[in-house]
Amino acid sequence: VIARTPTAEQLDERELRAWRGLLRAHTALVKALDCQLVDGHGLPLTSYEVLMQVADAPDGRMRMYDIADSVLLSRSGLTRLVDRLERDGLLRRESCPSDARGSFAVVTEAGREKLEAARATHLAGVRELFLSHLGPEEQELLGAIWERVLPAAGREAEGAPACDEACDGG
Amino acid sequence: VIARTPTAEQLDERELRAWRGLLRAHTALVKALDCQLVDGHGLPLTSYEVLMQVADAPDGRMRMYDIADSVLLSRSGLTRLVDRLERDGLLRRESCPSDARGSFAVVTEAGREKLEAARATHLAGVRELFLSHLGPEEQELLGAIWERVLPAAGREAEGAPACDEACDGG
DNA sequence: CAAGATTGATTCCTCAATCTTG
DNA sequence: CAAGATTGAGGAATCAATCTTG
Repeated sequence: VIARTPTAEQLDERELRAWRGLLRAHTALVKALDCQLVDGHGLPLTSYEVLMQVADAPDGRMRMYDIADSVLLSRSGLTRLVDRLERDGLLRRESCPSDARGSFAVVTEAGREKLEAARATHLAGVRELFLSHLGPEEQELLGAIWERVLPAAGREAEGAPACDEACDGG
Repeated sequence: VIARTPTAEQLDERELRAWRGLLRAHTALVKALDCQLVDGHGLPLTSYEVLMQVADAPDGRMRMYDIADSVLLSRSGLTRLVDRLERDGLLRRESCPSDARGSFAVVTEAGREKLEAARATHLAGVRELFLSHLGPEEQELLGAIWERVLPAAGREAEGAPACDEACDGG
């Protein structure tokens, strides 16, 4: 499908800076933003993202399945995370009247307050550490790039429970 | 403390696509590339990166400290990882003659062979899933962006053992 | 004491299996 | 049986504490 990519045995300087830079920048950004939230509000970044998704959804509620999808976490991973948020009183589970298999997570009043405070910190952090270093056109271009990359990478990543391919390595 | 960044209460569409796109693309890319290496060679991505760093270093050896730094892993995390690689016979530890505190990791013959095979898979993967979706100027620009972002994020992230800031939350 | 490296305890995440309902 | 969600078992990463050497 790719038009005969070059088969050099190494990435050249330019490729390397684009690729390894992505890895390093992502790690540094996530670590820094997580620290800000934990220090300031006792709320890790992943928990923040779940809380925000739920709180911003209509009626402050979402099905577990939909949250997991929007947050880039496995279903079981989300279950544990919501366990923690429920234990902290920020979220509450409710069963679904129309389909008893489904389960809702609903934001609590405490959850909304915590989110309100954390959101200010997080927005400032994302802007200071990331967005402020980009011009408007660069933001635009980045967004376009991710939309090109994501389908290919996502397709490959979702291939199968434990990937796909012909396992030779054993 | 922030230079008065815009205080909108939400990220706008453009900011959101640049930021959340980064998170999603990174996750998908790393997952897909890890799968390829595990399936094809029984070698997780992080292990691959360590093996590559060591094998490409002069004499095929590096100090633990330098590896950890170049691989974006904590010192203890690297110790465990090298434990695994040593158990698999891909790396070997050697003590440092000039400074007995230091420890070297040295690539073995099996390690070189494994790397050789895995490198082809990984390069093809990075090109297919990421680089092939970028034009040369876009690669250039991305590299430049990471070099702007990394210092700020890295500085913030390295602040202290458990971050910094005034802990109010807990 | 400072630096390099490791270990112990803990956390969080994932897969595979299970339970419940449609 | 298929879908939504949870549970058990296990892997891998981190911090804090420790050990050894300069």
